[in-house]
Amino acid sequence: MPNSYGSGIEEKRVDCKIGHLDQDHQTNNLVLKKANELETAKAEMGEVREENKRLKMVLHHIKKDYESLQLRFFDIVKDDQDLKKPTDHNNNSAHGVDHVHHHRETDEAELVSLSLGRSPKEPKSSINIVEDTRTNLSKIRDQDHDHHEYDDQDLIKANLTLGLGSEMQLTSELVTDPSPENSSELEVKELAGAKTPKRNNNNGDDEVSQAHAKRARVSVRARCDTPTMNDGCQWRKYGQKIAKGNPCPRAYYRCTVAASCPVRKQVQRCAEDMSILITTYEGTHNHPLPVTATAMASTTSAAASMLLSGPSASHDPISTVGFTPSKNSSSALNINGPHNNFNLFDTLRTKQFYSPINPASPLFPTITLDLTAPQVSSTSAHFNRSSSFAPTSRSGLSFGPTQPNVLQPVSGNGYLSYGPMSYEKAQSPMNGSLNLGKQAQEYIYQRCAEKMVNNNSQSSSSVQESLTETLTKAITSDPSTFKSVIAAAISSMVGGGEAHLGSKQDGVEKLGQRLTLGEAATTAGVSHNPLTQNGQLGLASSYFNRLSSSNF
DNA sequence: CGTTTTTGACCGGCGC
DNA sequence: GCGCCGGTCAAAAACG
Repeated sequence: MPNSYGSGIEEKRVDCKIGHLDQDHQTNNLVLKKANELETAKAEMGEVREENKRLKMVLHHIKKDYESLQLRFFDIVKDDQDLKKPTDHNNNSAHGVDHVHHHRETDEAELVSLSLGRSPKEPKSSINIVEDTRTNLSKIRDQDHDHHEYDDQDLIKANLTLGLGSEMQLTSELVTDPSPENSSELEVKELAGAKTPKRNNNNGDDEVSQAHAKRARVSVRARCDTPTMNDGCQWRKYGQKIAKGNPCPRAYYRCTVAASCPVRKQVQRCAEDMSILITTYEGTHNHPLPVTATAMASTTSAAASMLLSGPSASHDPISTVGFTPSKNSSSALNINGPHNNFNLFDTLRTKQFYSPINPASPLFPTITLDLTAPQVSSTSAHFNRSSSFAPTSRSGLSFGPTQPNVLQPVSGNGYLSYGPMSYEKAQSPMNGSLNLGKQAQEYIYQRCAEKMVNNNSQSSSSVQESLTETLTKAITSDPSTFKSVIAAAISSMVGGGEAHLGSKQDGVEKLGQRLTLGEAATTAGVSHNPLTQNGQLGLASSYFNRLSSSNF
């Protein structure tokens, strides 16, 4: 009995021990599990910290760029005002008071949104801008570095209002009639009635030019094997035609993301090089864009803005720029961008590019983004026409003349050129080209999506890096850097351009002017300067303005 | 069956 | 006025 009792106790003890062992085992497992979780959490926190650091760095860079931009802008405004004072009288006598006054007003309006990115509908004198700029700068300087980062961000946000929504508004303002009663319906009408230049004749040349300017098109040349390049948008084909001078049919698409979207595009292969696909965009999306479509939309929008901000000497206070186009005028603004940094420059030696075969109607101002460019200069060794895309793509941005018959299809080394300044009687066609580099847009804009879906780096398309993507990324991810570039351009126009200004040729406005940035700026042969020509900031400022007020 | 593409017809601008 | 041309429409076909 006792044995049995005792054995019973023993059993209980054993059971108890076993129970304890089990419990210990479980506890150990739990502890291990917790430890693992802790490790994971720690690792995650580390990653987050790293990312936070990176973001802080990026923010810091943005802030720095923003500061330099403000400083430059301040200088420009100051110089501009200095310039205006002595030239006022001359302008009045030469062109009439009203005209000058108009330009002055619109100029200042430009300056407002340019510098601070506030709504163009809130006009402010440039003097106030200077004050604001000073205030903001002093704010920045007075604050402790670590503490003012977020303030800077707010500041940047408040002053530059960057983002796509605004961009759409921007382009909408540019492309459509700014009158309050104007609606998207009207825009559709306008687009549908593309063949009505004659109706505008009744309203005079200005009206015509305005109408034309509103119908700016952005043409994208890219190497692409597929019938159309994937730009992220949904398109529906509604027609196809054989256009004269090109055996390849031209296809007509309209945006189907929204039923009422007026945006259309034409797709045609280049007659000279069938591997090149020319896509011409027209109109402004009146709906939110898919993420994958924003890149192209941003890029084309910027290009269109630049185009429209140039020669459109309309009375539209929003789109009017002080740049007065002249015959044979040209300028070049070259931007190179290794990776996502917009370290522009150097492509100065590149020649302006004008696509001799532009599918777009000559009636409308067209700017061409050339993504087919093989790399030519020594600094562009990363680019190989036939090879996969190097991430260190470079691009150029040049503003050039529009003498299609004169221009050589340099087949760009990747630069963006703006140029149609053949501006005769406001009815002359305006053509420009925006050469950003090379490669098929499809690869470019698919790349992001493919990165997410397919990380296989062997995939040919995923390997390819697009310059446009770079550009777009630069604009969208680091607008202030891009703006710094523009600011530098303006600086060179105001400063460097002034220095070279002596080369005005016999009143004939021979604008071999090239506006270049960075190292290139030093070698830029500026023979004429729109700024000094009109005492206005002109093209660059306008473009910059729009960039500033855009929500990239 | 709904959506997209194809394709010939149609329209308006422009030049002769 | 006529023909050419670019752009659009819309019915039919093709596609998923």
